[in-house]
Amino acid sequence: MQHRVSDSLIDDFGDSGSEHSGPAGLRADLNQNGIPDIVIRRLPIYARSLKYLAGEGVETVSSGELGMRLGVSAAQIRRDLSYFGEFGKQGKGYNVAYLLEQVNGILQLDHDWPVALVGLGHLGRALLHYEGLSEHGFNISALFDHNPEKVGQQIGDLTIYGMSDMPDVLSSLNIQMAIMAVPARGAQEATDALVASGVSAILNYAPIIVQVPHNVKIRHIDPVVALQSMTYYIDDSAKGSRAGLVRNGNGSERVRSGKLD
Amino acid sequence: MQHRVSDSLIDDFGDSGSEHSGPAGLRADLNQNGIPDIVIRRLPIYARSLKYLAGEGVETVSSGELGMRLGVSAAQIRRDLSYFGEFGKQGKGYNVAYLLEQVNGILQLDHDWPVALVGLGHLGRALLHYEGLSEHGFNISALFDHNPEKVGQQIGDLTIYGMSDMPDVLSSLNIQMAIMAVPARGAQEATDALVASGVSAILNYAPIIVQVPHNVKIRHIDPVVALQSMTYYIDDSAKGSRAGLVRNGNGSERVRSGKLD
DNA sequence: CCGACTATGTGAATATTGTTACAATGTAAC
DNA sequence: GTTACATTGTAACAATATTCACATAGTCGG
Repeated sequence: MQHRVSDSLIDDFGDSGSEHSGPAGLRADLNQNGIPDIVIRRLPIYARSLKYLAGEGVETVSSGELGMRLGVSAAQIRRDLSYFGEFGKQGKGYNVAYLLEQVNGILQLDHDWPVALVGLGHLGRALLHYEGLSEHGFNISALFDHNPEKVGQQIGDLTIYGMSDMPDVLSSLNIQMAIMAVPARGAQEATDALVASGVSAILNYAPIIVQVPHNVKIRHIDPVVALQSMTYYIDDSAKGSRAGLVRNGNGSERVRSGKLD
Repeated sequence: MQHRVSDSLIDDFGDSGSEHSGPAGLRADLNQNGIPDIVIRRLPIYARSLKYLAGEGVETVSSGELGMRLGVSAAQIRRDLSYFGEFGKQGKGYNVAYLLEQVNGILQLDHDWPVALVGLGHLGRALLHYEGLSEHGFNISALFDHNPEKVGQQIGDLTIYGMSDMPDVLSSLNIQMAIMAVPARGAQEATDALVASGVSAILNYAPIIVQVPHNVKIRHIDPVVALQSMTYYIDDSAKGSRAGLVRNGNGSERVRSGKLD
């Protein structure tokens, strides 16, 4: 059976115009004459694979090999990297450690980032205990909740603050990123509070599109939307005849897709 | 302060070629002469807004109004819908209830979907208790875990099965979708098992790109990648001067972006 | 140090996606 | 029913993104 690399790697509902940069927050809107956001969104994927390869002790990787693993064409990887410089060597490929360092540098991942977490319901608490964030340098350093009963509670060494404390807390801790795990109805309000407090990047788990100024980046994570965009493709006629037709003893033949998604 | 609608609504690392359809699983690869995946990925967002409007008692909406809410141009909405038919009325707009029904029909959201959940660690359990899924017709109906100690455990009215039970369980329950909440190192193996059991859509929470056959759709959810693709834009020079410059009493002026993301 | 490979970086070609602009059609107030 | 206005659906166009293909430059085994 043919395999391909997964769709929908990068979560994108496209990108905004992002033309005029606000007084602060985002790097001078590079989309002006800068790098396409679609390229930026692929870099973390490259970085992740490079990190893995580095851990495996691999010293060198070609665009072809990397592309194979990620479901991206070799040309696309080379093109993406070429926006930032020349990192490879003809005949050899890329030095894994060096390229990783460069990509991390481009993404400003060469230092940790303190992150605010807004909303401490089930999801917020699950995120708080997710080690993946801190392992990658994102440290949840401030907690906020709208609910007065939660405000003041202690979780680990963090205190839950009220929304009105946000400007002070965030500016004193120099927090520029936030994860928003609040219900849809509270999301715009929470967003406005975050923006007013100087946050310039928000990861939104609320199932709603919130409005932000041009100088603030936001990405959405929504499992329902992801599932709903896959049901379209499911062929119900396969129902009865499904059993037994897929079994695929060897997981070898793989096919890469044209894009990541 | 200017506002725009959020970037990164749709999570996309692009889409695969998806040329030749497998024997079953996905609807005849519509990307052949069919509808772009990017369009399909926007439909759930439209549906969500329509559902909200319907709940508010709104009867009619124009492409302009809908676009404003979602950060999509009016033309894009009209164009997207035009792939499927003509749903609006000149001079009036779209009937909310009717359009919602149509979009739900296109996405096959007019009936519930049983979903398998693989991996019952922290994340898996959090997903199991997330009401949003069932509210939207995605019912977690079978649990699987690799860990023999968990196999046999009961959660609510569901039993945790071992991976080897997957083909029988999924085919007897006619499950075609799965959510995968396993560690990166187990993700490819779990994917292969799901595929071998006839699943044709997978929502992957593992921080790794897994390989799937052409006739299986997969989307990835990864907060770390999402965060890492935003740090690029953060302007560190704003650090000192941040406090007090954003405060924005009114949340009115909003700007929509060119694309959803 | 040669010859056969290998793989980069990129201009040019292509493919995909999004926007503009407008004819067609309907609304709605009177 | 006539007039002024609103909004769709889409053809033509523009912008973006991806791939092709190749000159260039390095590798590597003898």
